[in-house]
Amino acid sequence: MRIGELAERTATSPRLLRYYEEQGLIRVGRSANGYRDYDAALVDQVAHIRGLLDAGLSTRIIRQILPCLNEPSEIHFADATPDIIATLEGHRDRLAERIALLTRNHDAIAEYVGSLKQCALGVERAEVGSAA
Amino acid sequence: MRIGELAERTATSPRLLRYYEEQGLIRVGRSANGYRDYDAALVDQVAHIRGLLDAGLSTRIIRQILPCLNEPSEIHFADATPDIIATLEGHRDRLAERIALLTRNHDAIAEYVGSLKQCALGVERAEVGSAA
DNA sequence: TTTGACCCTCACATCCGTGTGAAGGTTCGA
DNA sequence: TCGAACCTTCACACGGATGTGAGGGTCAAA
Repeated sequence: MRIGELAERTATSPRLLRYYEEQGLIRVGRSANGYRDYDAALVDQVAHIRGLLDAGLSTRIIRQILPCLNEPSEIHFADATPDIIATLEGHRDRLAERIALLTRNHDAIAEYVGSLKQCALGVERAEVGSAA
Repeated sequence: MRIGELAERTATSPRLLRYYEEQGLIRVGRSANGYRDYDAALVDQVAHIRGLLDAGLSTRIIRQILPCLNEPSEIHFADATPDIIATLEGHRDRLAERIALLTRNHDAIAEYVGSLKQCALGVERAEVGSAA
C-alpha cells in the first residue's frame, strides 16, 4: 500500500512514516514510479512503534529492541554477541525499573482518586440533606 | 539548603531545579539575599519528579498528578470536583495502559535475551569442543 | 487533455527538556 | 580588601519528535 493509506490505517502522518523509515525502524520498498510501497504487516508494526514512542522510548532504543519484538519470533543468530546481549539486558532491566516506578505512581493515583470520590459523595449527601 | 546543594544531592543541575520551579512542580522559598532556599523534603520530591520525567511523562501531567503523590497522604478537599476527578482517572487509566504495554515488551525482550544466551552457550560449547 | 488527488524531496518551524554562558550581586576566607 | 565560589536573571542553542509548506512529478477519471 502507499504512504497515505498506511498513515490513515495507523492514525499517524506520512511525515512520521518517512521519519520512522529514516530512523531505521521500518523497511520500506519502492514501486516503479518512486512511490514508497508498504507491506500490510507494517500496520501492526507501526502501531507497535507508536506505542513505544508514546511510552517515552526513543527511536534509538526502539531500533535496538526491535529484533526482539517481531512476531515470527525468529532468533537472529548474529545477535548472540556479548555486547548485543548486554545492551538488551540493560534495556530489559531499565524497562523493569520503569514499570515498577509507573506502577507505584499508578497505585498512588488510584488510591487518591478513591478518596476523592468518597469525599465528593459525602459532600453530595450533605447537600441533599440540607436541601430536604 | 541552596540550589547547588540540592542539585548535587539529586544529581540534577541548578538549571533544571529552576525549570521545575517555573513549571510549578516544586515550591521554593527565598532567603533575605534573594537566593533560593530549598526545604530538605525536596530531595525526595525532586528525585520523584526526575523518575516520572525519565519515564516519559511531561511536566504538565506531573503537575496534575503531583497532589496524589505527596507523602503526608492528605486529601486536598478542593480537588474533589468532577473535572479534577475525571482528569486524574484519565491519567490513572493511561498509566495502566502504558504499564501493560511496557510489560509486554519487557517480557518479549526477556524471552529473546534468554534464547540468545542459550544460543551463545551453544556456540561456546561447539568452539570448546572443536578446540579440544 | 486537463484537473485533482496522490506522491516525492527538502527545508524551515514548533515544543519540550536540557545545556551553556554572559553580566552582575553576595558571602566567606586568605 | 580581594578573590573564589557561590548565587541571580536572561538569552541563546541543541536534539528529538512532529508539523507545515514549497516546488515538482505521477496517475486516473472527467
